Amino acid sequence: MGLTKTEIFSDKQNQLATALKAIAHPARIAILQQIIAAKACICGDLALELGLAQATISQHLKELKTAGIIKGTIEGVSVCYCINDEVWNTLSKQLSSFFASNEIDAKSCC
Amino acid sequence: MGLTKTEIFSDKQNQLATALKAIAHPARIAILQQIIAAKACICGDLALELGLAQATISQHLKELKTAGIIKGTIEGVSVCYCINDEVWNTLSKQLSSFFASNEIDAKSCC
DNA sequence: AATATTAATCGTAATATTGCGATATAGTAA
DNA sequence: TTACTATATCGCAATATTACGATTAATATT
Repeated sequence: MGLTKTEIFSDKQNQLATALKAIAHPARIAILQQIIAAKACICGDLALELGLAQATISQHLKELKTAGIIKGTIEGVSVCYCINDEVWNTLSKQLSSFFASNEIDAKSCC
Repeated sequence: MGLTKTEIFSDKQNQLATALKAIAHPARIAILQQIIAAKACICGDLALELGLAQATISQHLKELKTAGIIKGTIEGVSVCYCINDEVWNTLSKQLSSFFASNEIDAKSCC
C-alpha cells in the first residue's frame, strides 16, 4: 500500500496538509527565513549560505514553488525567489483558525 | 543518500519542522479536528469515523503523541486522547511569529 | 477462569522523500 | 561563435512514510 487515501478527506484537509508538508523541512524553513530576511533569494547564494548542494536547494525551491509559497522572477542569468504574499497570508489565516479552534474551556471529554 | 542533514540547522528550525511534519497529513489533521470537536477521542471511534484501519489510526495517534501534540489517558479498556494545550499553544505562537516575520513593506530584493 | 473488547505492536509491501553528482538548459559576455 | 555562469533536471542510493492484516497485551465482563 503506502499511498495516502486523500479521497476520504476534505479538500481543505488535503490542502492544509500539502501546504504544511511543503514547509515541514528544516532546509525549507531555513530557505524561507533567508528569503524573508532577504539575505539571499538566489539559488546559488542559498546553497552557499545553508551548506547544501545546489541541486538540493533547487529541489527544495521547486517544492516551495509548486506549493505556491514562493515565486521566482528571472533576473538575468539567475532567478530571484520571494514569498508569494497572497498564499502566505491565506495559509497564515488558515493555520490561525485551525489552532484557535481548540478552545481551552470547551472540553467535553478527557 | 536520503538522510536529512539536521546538524546544519538550528534547534528551532528542526523542532518547528518536526512539529509541522506531525500535523502535515490529512488523516492527522482530521484526527486533531475530531479530538477538538470531541466527537471522538478514542482510537476505535476515530477509525470508524475516518474510515481508516484501527492499526493505521493507532500509528497516526502515536506520531501525534510522540510530537507532544496530544496526550492519552487510560479510560478502562480504551484510551482517551486530547490536545496537549501547552504544546499546542507554544506551536501556535511559534507559527504566528514565523508567518508574521514576512513584512509586506520591508522588501529589499525582487 | 473464560471470554470479549480495545489499543499497541509487528511485519510487510507500496510509495515518497532526501541528497547529490552529473548533465542539460538558458542567458550573458568576450 | 565560444566561453562562462546560474539554475533545472536526471538518475541513483539511502532512508522514511503510509496503510493494513495479524498478533499481542491489557482491561472488562460473564
